[in-house]
Amino acid sequence: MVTLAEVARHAGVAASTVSYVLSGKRSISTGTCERVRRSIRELGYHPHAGARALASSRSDIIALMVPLRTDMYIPVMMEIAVAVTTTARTHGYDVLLLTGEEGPAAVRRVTGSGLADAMILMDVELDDERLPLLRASDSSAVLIGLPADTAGLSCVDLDFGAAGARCVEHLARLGHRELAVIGEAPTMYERHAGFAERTLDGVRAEARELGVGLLHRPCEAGHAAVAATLARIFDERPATTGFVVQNESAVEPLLAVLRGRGRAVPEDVSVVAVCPDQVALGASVRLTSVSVPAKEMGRRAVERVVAKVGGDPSDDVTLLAPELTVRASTGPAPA
Amino acid sequence: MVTLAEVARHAGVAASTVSYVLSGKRSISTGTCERVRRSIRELGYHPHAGARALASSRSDIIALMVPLRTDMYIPVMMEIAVAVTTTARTHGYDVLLLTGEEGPAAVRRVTGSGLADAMILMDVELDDERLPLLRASDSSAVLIGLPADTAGLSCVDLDFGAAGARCVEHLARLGHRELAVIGEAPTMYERHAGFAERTLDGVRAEARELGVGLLHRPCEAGHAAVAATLARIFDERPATTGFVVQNESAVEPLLAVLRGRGRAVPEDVSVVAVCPDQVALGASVRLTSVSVPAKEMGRRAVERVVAKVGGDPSDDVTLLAPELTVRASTGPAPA
DNA sequence: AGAGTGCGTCGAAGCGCTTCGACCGACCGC
DNA sequence: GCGGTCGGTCGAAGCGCTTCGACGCACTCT
Repeated sequence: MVTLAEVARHAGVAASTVSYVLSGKRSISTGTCERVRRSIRELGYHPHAGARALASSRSDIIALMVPLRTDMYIPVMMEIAVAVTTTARTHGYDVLLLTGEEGPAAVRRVTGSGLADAMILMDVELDDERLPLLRASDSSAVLIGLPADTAGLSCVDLDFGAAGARCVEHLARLGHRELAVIGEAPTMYERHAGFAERTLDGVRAEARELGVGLLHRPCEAGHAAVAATLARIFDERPATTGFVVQNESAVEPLLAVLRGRGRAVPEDVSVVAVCPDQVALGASVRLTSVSVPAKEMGRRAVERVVAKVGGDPSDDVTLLAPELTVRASTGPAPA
Repeated sequence: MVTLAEVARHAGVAASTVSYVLSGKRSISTGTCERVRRSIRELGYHPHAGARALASSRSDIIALMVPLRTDMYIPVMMEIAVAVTTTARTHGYDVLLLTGEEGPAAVRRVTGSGLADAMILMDVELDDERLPLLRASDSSAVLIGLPADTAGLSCVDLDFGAAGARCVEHLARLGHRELAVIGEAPTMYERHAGFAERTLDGVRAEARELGVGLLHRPCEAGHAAVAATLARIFDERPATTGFVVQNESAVEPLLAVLRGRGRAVPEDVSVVAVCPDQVALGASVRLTSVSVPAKEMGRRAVERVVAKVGGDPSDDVTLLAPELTVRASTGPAPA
């Protein structure tokens, strides 16, 4: 392994000089700088991460805690994780992957050991048990998601409430008077995953506001579950013509089941979903949707967390405005 | 921050003794051991990761390089990543997440800086540009996937060739004489992603062996692409009654399109896929499938890599045997 | 001309941990 | 009862880096 000292000897300068060339924390003459850089290149020098962390008390690592549940829509998680990783790299950070499994213990371990300079937490529940720890420790953290109490925390998320409202508004404008929400799996609500409830709240408020009927039914993933849910909905409210799909993995089954029941989309019924664009575009009917801006969320989270590590102490909640894109799955309500 | 020295003082022993209690590398009397452990607990001590890495030349971190392309089926990647992370934790390792974006530079950076003790690479291409580096460096690495030349490398993968063969065998046994493969996206083959070609090779060899007709068509994700591909297949070979689906995201669209064309599954045509069980079970027809054992692959990769860090120098290729589960999407060929 | 001011560089002191050799009793066998 | 052995503990020497204070030099200002 090549060390700083070897580079210094090779370049004929002191070790500290090499360090300053690398960090730029003191001015170095262009001549010396050149010489040092050449030595670094020729020797193939890479600073030792541990030594650097020890001396500077910074690891240049951000910990990312992802859920390991399977009842969530995985691609969104993956997309966020990748966005976090690539954005972090552009800021000189690497990303340590943690699963939710360890829970609060992981938070303690990582902050306690100086393994990471900061944390980004995904899949935050309304009353998440990791939050007290984050508030107590002075380590930087950003949540992707929105807990019940955001005091002392920084959060980034899609404004799911507004997203739900936009869906209802869009359908209502098209003349639909009876709407149904194909919801998340029941476990999702039980866990108090904030986004599910917030979407629903937005949907309900807007429906009340606009005076349209609304039925909400939680729904597991899979064709069979969707078929059963849909049957119940049409039993209770035969006049339903507009659907808001909250559970991304229910999208394609829903379209299939509707087709099977002889309901044409968008002629007989309209469907609007809260889902990633990829899902909306890949569906058998190109879906009108509010997209979940996974990349943007990952990027924002990293930028916030980097700012915090850099000394910005502010806590804030960044709610991304939803964007509804009209595609082929929504149309005027049948007469 | 609590340090080793403080723990030592609190427990009334030397710092080295605390270290030995923690590592177990020398025997310590039970009395001392107890006292030290209590001090650790009371003070809330966590060893500083950087200092530990510096002194021991081990970071207890495994780097995991995931692809950041979008033409692959993401859930499998995520599942592997999560399995790697949780398995790594049981061995005392954390996982550093790298995206393929940086390519070989990331390999150099990580091995050069001692950031990680070992690497696990996913999405390995047949002639991957990172391989020479891995062979050259003496750092431990395990590939998930199979490059063209495995000399000097450790690999873990599903035996996709055998998987393809199993699919064909299953269909042929049921009497199907004309089969079609709904393949991966064309870019996948262009990139020489090994698994796509290996599956195909297995399929072709078995079809030849058993004397059944075979047509292979690459296929993008999405309903429209699948519909077009299927149309071409039935044009060329109207007698086709068996489908092997290689591209997981084509599963549901395929079923929908077949339904749309009035072909019942499994009465008229049979469908067998190489996909995760989750997909097979969630589909509108429960699919006969060869499962992609993502968890198992992640677990094996970690175990290999941990063995290598522990000094086991052997290189080997672990090919997991495919398992075909018969479900509701395959049946006897129509008469 | 002498004091003051930067700039560029150096040396040394750690950062918190692991690990090696040494030391000290206690206990063994003969 | 004495050398030998061994379990248990300690002290010190780093690991490779950052960072602080100091130093020397070439300037500028008065």
